Amino acid sequence: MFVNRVRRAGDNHVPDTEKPASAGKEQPRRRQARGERRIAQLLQAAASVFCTSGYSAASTNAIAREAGVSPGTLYQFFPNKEAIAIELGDQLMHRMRETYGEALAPVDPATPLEEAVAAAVDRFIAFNTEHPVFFTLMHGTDIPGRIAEEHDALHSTLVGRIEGLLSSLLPDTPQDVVTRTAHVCLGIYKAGLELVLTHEGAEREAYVQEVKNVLIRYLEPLGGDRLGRA
Amino acid sequence: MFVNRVRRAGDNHVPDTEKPASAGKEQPRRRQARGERRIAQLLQAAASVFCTSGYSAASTNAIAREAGVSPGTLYQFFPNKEAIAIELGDQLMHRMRETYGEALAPVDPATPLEEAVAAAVDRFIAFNTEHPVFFTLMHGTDIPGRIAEEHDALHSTLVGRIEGLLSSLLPDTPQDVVTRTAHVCLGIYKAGLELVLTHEGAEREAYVQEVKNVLIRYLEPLGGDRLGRA
DNA sequence: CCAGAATGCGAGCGACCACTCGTGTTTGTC
DNA sequence: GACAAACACGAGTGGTCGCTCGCATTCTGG
Repeated sequence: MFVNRVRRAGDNHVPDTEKPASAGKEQPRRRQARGERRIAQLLQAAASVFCTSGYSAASTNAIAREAGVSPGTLYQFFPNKEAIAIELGDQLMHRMRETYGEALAPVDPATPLEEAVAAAVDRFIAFNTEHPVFFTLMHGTDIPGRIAEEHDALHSTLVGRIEGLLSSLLPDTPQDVVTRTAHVCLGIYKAGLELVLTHEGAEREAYVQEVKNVLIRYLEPLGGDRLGRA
Repeated sequence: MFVNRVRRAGDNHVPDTEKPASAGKEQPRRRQARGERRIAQLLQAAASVFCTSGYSAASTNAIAREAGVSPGTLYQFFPNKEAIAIELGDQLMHRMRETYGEALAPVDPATPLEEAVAAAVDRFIAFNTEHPVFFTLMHGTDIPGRIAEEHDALHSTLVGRIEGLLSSLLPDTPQDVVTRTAHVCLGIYKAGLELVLTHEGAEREAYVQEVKNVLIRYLEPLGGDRLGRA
């Protein structure tokens, strides 16, 4: 016989205005302000522990301890360990969408290649340095299937955006070449991100510049003279 | 009270001519042909299981089952799970040294950049497609410390080799720039390797070519006209 | 102020897994 | 053939970790 507990962890935002309609299952569970605070605490603690240990090596007890609560309290708000990573991933994905929306959306063919690349790289790297967990969750080989799906979805979205950007810069190019080029660009960025994150200060800045150089030099010869060479 | 078992797993090659000298601890344990065969079997099984599950998710029982032996038999030849990965890593490292010795050693400044890059990339990619475990062991975030050390050692060695190659091509370049460039090159290669391994056939070949393109276009502008432009 | 819900606790349960041990079988040696 | 050593087995052990349960405490609506 199962308990009817928890089951509602991904509910921050939409805090009020419960929907009492629909089929009679999964009844609300009103959340108090204290609970919302606990959830934020737990997610922050989880982020910290995931960063240092990786997902599967991180124990739920360690997360609870880091958050200063008991294991039981953790499971008051999350049905299982995976749900913590899911919620963390969802929140990051949400903020990510805000960021890369600005970073890649404006496919203005007037802007020169160097500026476009520099702006996109800067934004993405800023996001990853602000949220180190993101890198851990997206690059861990031991992550639960659901997060891997989110990663794949993000990856596909990014490739799609880059494809759009590329095909507006290189109009007469076969689709498969555009797709491949987009994948290569994203791969270059990921490799560069790793290098950037393992360095500090001036050295880090130098690597950021190198990533931009690699991308620009890779893309420049493709467009003939259509890519504004400033 | 400890058992005096096993403790000798990394001993293939040097099969005969035991050294009965030295301090009286760790007595030999002569290995029969059957045992050598089992070790090979187990390593192959471990490679297979590591590839599909990753290191920490792979259970020793699963490895034994894959090899068609009992868990006890596995521990007849390896003191623990980590030792299996170590031995596997050592063997791969050995073959790797043979490969990259040929791939990066000849720092002949006469060969044009494109050829040097193409040769190195081809060899390394061939090695990784022949030994998929290598990629798993070197990129897993959940690997034991000892393998991580081996990975770091290999990484440093490779960076050193690339530095040598670069500074012979770009003589009047500050050392820190050379080092950074070498790291970037290796990063590009690794990212490319991942792309290559996730594709098959003609698509794979196309990605191989792209990796070469990225490296060449990245390095070409650095050397002024010293880099032979064919 | 007082039910009832939400929150909080922490010992403990069950499952899994690396690893062991007692015992039986094969192989090499004299 | 006899003895020892290497090999093989697989049920079992200890420890870890995700997760639970009964109960105490705090909040909220009426």
